[in-house]
Amino acid sequence: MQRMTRQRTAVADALSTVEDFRSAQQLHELLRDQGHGIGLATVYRTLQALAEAGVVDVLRTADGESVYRRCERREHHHHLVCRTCGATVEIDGPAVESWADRIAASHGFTDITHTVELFGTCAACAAASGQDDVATGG
Amino acid sequence: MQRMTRQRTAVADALSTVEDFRSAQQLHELLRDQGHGIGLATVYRTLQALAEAGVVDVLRTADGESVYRRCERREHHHHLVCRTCGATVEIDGPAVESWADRIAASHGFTDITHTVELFGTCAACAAASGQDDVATGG
DNA sequence: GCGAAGTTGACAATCATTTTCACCCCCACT
DNA sequence: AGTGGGGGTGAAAATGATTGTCAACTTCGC
Ligand SMILES: [Zn+2]
Ligand SMILES: [Zn+2]
Ligand SMILES: [Zn+2]
Ligand SMILES: [Zn+2]
Repeated sequence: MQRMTRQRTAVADALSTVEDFRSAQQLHELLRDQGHGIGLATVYRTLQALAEAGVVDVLRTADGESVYRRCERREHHHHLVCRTCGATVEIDGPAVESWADRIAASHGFTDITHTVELFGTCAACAAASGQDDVATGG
Repeated sequence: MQRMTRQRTAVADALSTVEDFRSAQQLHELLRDQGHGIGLATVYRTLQALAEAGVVDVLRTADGESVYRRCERREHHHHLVCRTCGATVEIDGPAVESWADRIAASHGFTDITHTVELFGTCAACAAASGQDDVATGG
């Protein structure tokens, strides 16, 4: 039986107030800063449970760290993530879904799942970086 | 300057004889079995170098382990990987490439990269699993 | 309020990968 | 063929995210 505890509420709340993908450690630090006494292991366990329940999305950063985000949609979707600031856009790709299934089936594969994530530099970060270049140059 | 050493040759050779994605540790064990004395750290370093040179492809398994494969094509492509036996098919997705760029651009993102990998059960493994079911059932 | 059962958290353990660093050996040059 | 210097090697230690441990602690149905 799942019980509602102070810690679980805190993690859920923290996820609601954050827009971007965050690691367990970042969330732990955030919660500590907010004055919640909470153990790191508990943050990990809670995030894992939320991920299994499909309440939060998980993805691995380039350096292998797991990051979590409470997305608007509960249904299957993908993400466009800013490599610099973590800004995230939820994206749909019906064409990709059917393409994946079709390709896999044509090779005799079944029970298909897919990973599709886009990474880039958001407009804000590109502008900031452009500023830096100018500043550096002059 | 890159030097050609016994160890680097051995790793390259091992990759050529293997069809599927393999982890650094698996390759290290394979090399040891073949009688090559080679350190694990060297295997890691060599695979990393090969990956940076674009000679081998890398992807992360569900549990976060990096696996490497010498693919036929040097150009950009994706993979369809059997979750059970690791059998791999190189796949092309021109539609996906343009879709990714279009979506990202429409959100003001630049400098786009994408991760697209398909996982499933290959025909052979599906058949084997079906056999198991029959065997278990009778 | 009680108590069984789920939860917590400090700390140890895991485990892939990286770093260290003293020794090794490849190779351009002679 | 010999040599030197600088890249390469590997055993062992370090790293760092994540997981396991387990005694103490809450939660919640009664
Ligand atoms: Zn950004
Ligand atoms: Zn999809
Ligand atoms: Zn298979
Ligand atoms: Zn692509």
